[in-house]
Amino acid sequence: MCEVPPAEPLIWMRPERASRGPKPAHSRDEIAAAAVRLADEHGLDAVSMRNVAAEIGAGTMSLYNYVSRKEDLIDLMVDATSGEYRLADAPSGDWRADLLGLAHQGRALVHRHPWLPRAMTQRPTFALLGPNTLRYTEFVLAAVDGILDDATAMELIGLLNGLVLSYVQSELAQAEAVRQAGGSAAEVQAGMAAYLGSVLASGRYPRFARAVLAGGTASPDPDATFDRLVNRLLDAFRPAP
Amino acid sequence: MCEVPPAEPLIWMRPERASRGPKPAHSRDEIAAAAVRLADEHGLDAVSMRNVAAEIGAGTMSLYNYVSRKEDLIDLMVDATSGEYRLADAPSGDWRADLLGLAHQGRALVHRHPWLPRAMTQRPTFALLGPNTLRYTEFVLAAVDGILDDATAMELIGLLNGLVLSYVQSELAQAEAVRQAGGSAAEVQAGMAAYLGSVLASGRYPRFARAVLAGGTASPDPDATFDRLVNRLLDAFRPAP
DNA sequence: ATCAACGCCGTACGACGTACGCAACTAGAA
DNA sequence: TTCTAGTTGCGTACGTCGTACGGCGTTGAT
Repeated sequence: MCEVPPAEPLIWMRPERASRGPKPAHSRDEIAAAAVRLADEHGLDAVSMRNVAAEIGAGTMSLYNYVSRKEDLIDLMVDATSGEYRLADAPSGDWRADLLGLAHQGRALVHRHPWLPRAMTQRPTFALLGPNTLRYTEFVLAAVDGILDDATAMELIGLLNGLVLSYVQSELAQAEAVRQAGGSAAEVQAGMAAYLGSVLASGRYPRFARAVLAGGTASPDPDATFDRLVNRLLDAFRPAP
Repeated sequence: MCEVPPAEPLIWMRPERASRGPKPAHSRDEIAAAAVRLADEHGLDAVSMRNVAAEIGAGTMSLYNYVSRKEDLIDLMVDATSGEYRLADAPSGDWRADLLGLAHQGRALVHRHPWLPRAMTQRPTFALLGPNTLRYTEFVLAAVDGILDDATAMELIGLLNGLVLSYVQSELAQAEAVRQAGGSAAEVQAGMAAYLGSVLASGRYPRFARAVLAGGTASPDPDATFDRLVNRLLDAFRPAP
């Protein structure tokens, strides 16, 4: 009855090295770093088995000795970037300050690796259980220990990550929009203006028109706006009742 | 200096029908419905130009008379699902109730179309400016009119959507996890248990272990949890200061 | 009636993920 | 030390993808 794709184990469940046989010429870290480099420089679509293999100087099919599917590559990449978080040895005691700092780091991280939102939504959350992600999660849990119960803390982690991802994604979309509008063919600029203008002039969306014309889509101070949003979210989790 | 992919106009900037020539045999709505049907039944990866064309009974390359790139297809799909929101003629006057209701609808919507998170993160936000999305945005702006200024309202929309998407995504991931663990090969179950067990037993992540063992990843009442999260977010936007 | 613009689509090309099979090698068992 | 099973590395090949190109037949403004 239930037709199931034959059950794929995650990469974290397999040992990095086999007990028998010659030692591999590469490591997971090296492969992840190569894939991240490719994605940073040429976009996530450039991360193909062929390109990554070439990047580490191996044959295409040799990669399958390290990852059993391309999806494993994505898992490796996400965990590798999680390793860029600079975590103190222990939480400071001010949980709000700690979480705000992590949010700042997260924003910078996604700015450095703009492919992260796409990569993460491509994989189920339980596939992102690599060592670096676990270390990050553990730190957050430690930071709110005694203030929030575990279930609430896990919700907060999810929401905080979601906020960071969606905020930076809209930041990047805006940058992309102005880049298209300003830098290149005035054709696009004309089309955009025509469409947006017709939308605004149609009178069917007056409030949206007002918001756009008031610059609602381009925040004057992104840093302050981000801080305000994160603080609002943290407010919402303050254990008052 | 700036090497740019030659500036792609969005589908919303092109008229659906040309002024000259014979009338097309299909419509954007029909194509979007076919693509959504394919994604619902066989997953987002089944939405290929060939499959969609076959679904509407056309040759593959005929699709390019309606969309100039596959990405346009995604834009059509997302806007089509936005059309499933049931919006009252006017806001009720209770902005929190209205937004909570929209969040509920959104959750149901993503449950009906589990490919939506992937589809939406695949496209920049400004590409999702179709008529249905605009109608939704306009309704939210109307609901908070007089309570929040436009810029804050736009932030709230983004955050609310982000919350709905990430919450349902984690819900779906959990369902997937238990499906894998229970339904199919005990091999996966064994691997998962072994890895999670080794993680928990390693002692390096004590708080994460506690959260997992306490069932922190599987909420007992998803509906109530969702309501609580949305209300927390709305609390955070209450115009107190 | 004319003809440029447009709808339709068959063919073809390069890139993708990956199943399969073979050669070289290496570490534990004998 | 010798044997051998298990691993690593990789070339080839298949099916699928997005889509550039060009040739038709149809249409609507002139």
